Amino acid sequence: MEKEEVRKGPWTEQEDVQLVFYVNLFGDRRWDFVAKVSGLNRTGKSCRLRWVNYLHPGLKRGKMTPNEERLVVELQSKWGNRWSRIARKLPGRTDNEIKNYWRTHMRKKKAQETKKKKGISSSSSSSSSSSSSSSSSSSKEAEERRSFYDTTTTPGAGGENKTDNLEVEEGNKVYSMDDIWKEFEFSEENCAITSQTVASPIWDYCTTDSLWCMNYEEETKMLMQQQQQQPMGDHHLQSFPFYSYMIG
DNA sequence: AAATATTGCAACCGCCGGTTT
DNA sequence: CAAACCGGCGGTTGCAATATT
Repeated sequence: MEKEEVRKGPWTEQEDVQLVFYVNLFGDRRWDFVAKVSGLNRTGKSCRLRWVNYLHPGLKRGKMTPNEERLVVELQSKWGNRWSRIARKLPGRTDNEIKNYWRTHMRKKKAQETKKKKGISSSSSSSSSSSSSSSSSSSKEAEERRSFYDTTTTPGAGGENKTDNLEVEEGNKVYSMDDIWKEFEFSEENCAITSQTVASPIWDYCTTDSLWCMNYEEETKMLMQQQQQQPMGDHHLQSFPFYSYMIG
């Protein structure tokens, strides 16, 4: 039997749910392990990236505050492009986000300067970032758009994964990712995402030698059974009692 | 209203350093 | 001790959404 090719590209809601589930089972350290065990056909790297930049419950959503923007500018001038280091000073913000912000920021700054050169007397001489801070145009819509697959306000145009239902159903109830995150109840103050790992009750167990010798699937099945007294068939979302597990 | 340009951002890639085998 | 592996980092890209012509 040959290996299926590893999945790439945008994550679907289903993959997200699956990843969240397994990270909460096994913790957010052993990405290769999580990738294999989850049945997601992704690399550990890809899983980590998705988690760190998007799924982590400690993430702040929405626009950077002027204060944060100021901090980014300040720290960048101080440390250069050490994005992850800078991110550590902005709880809830990821290095990727900051990096993206900076690029945008620079682009605007450049544009402004070219304008100036061309003689169009533009605003204050202050080189301070704040001038360009608010990305004024379209801020609201952009904000809404990127607010984490906000299922309640899914834009009609919302191209991309039309095929993927952004909500997950169990029985009559519909859960969005937001709901799921809420249910996890991570304590905010401990959620400095860059420095904190997600605790897993079975993490210690997972790292014992004996367990590593076991077949992933068997191991997972066993753990699942332990957790919820319910055998699980295979690695497909449909067969998981995800929600009962996550919600209580 | 359609065509084209710009922007914003999620995700990939390659490299590097630390850890494990 | 060296080779293999893995995770983290920063740079870059691709594409959908939005703005402009």
